[in-house]
Amino acid sequence: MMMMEKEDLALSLGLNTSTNYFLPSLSLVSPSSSPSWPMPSHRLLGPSGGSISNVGGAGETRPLLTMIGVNRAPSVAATAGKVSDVEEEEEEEGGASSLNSAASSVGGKRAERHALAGDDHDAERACFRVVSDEEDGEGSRKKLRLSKDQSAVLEESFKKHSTLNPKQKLALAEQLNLRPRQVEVWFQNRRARTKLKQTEVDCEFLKKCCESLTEENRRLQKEVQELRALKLSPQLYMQMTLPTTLTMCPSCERVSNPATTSSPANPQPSVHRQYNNHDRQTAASWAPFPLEPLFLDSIPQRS
DNA sequence: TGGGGTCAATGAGTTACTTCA
DNA sequence: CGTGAAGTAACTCATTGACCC
Repeated sequence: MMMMEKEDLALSLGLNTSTNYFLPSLSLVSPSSSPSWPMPSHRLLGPSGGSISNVGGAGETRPLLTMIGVNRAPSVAATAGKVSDVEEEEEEEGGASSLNSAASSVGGKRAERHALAGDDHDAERACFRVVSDEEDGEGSRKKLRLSKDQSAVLEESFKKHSTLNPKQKLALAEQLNLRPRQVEVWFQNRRARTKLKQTEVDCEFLKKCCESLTEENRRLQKEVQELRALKLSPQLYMQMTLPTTLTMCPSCERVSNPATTSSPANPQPSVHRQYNNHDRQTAASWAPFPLEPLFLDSIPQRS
């Protein structure tokens, strides 16, 4: 499951970064895309301290969605002044609660799951942990693991839209036998993972940019030194065959050949500003040696 | 067995929007 | 009708804790 997810992510990120070098942030959220949805006005309390009941279908050959595990929120009483998401969603879901509660009682615990699933790791992962509140002491929250199938469906959905409107959320939750809150959390975490991955990619890219520019700077410094040495050496200076065809950039004192770099239609910039697109275009002609196309290509262009 | 990685879940903070006096 | 305060929903971000290797 993890590998598949990572590969998908890498693919999408690759496509993204190849076209938008300087648009590192994914515009995942489109606030206007969420239609208003009548929601209960009370607030929510997270199920901290509760356990999550799951049921597993390891090894069973039920249809996809029916073998997907059922997860319920713990029925832990609110300890803070807020009403829980769980309660809100149970209102939304109507009778799903009893269904899931019943389902959670038929699964196996970890050890039992091992016994049932044997060596089939996928099947094991598809199986949900089921630990009731009684057997699991208070205050510990049990780790829920979404099944492979659930993750796949969520991934597919995420590819289509990285945010969900309430209708989509409810539909997905119903389809996967999850609480809407769980679907919501999954999407939130998925967006966070995508962003993190994108940040890593951007960081790597900027590092390479920095290395390229450092290398360029080193070469230019060397070039300046050489030209200065040339200027200070009269003999060599006089021996030069192209003195009259060369001009010096007044700001950086770099030598250029006006025949190739300057024309009435394309005058040289009098001051070298930051390295920008214009400089990129003229860099090759200012350079005393041909710049490798590869190097020029490595300089990012802002679209 | 301890540690690191992963991931579902949580809480705090922010933003956009609605309602109401 | 315009406006500001209050409430709400949905989001991001940082973090927690369970689980796995």
